[in-house]
Amino acid sequence: MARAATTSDAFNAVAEPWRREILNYLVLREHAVGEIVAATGLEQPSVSKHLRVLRDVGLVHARREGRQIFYRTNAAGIRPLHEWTSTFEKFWRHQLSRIKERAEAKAESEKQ
Amino acid sequence: MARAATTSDAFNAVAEPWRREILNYLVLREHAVGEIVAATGLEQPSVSKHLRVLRDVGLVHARREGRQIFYRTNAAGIRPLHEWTSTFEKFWRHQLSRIKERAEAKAESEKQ
DNA sequence: CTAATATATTCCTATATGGGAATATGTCAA
DNA sequence: TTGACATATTCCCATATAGGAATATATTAG
Repeated sequence: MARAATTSDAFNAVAEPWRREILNYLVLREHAVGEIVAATGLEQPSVSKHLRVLRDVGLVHARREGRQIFYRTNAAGIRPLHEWTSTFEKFWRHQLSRIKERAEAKAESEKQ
Repeated sequence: MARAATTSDAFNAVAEPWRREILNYLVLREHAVGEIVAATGLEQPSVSKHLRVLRDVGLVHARREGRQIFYRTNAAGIRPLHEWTSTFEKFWRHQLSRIKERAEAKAESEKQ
């Protein structure tokens, strides 16, 4: 079997660095595809394809206005990722405090 | 060009559901490969391959003890993901509060 | 209707899987 | 050393890209 489709869920969709960049760009306010093309320097078809993936997993919303289509990030779609990573937060805090403790103990022992 | 390698960074590595499952399992305490195999129901070679990917991006640490190799999650490796998702938090909060406001306004207008 | 503008889709291709099967490597026990 | 146990790696293959080029679709201006 091959890797899971990028359209299968948000985790796969944001594995692509440009898609994260696009989400960052579209979270402050909506932008037309042409603006995204200009901002990223990617080819227009590439941008459209990335937007398609993001839309399929619900990470962006689209709105047509005349010839332009405006996209904006659907921040709520990022929430599952945030929540999953949050479950690890207490562990890295714990690791950091242990490292700090060791450093302090070392400094103390080297004092005299 | 093909998709980015799963070993290119943590974002790609955790795109695979079983790898997230394994990270969850290994965060509380270290486990030998055989235990991971039993816990997940995956084939041993599959588990080894997933562990290899996780190790290449620094998401797990390994320690050999006799014939067994114990793995544990390196929670700090999840931190970049957590921080990236955190930048969206205020936006989904904002979205939610707007939805709530609308709901309340609607309820108010339907009162009489 | 026709041309121009803005996006999306299709086609093609090199590449990176991820699972299964088979095999290799490393470590310990006798 | 030899065999058993625990893991890792290799090989094969179906699949899903992601980028580039070409083309299709949608909408507006004239």
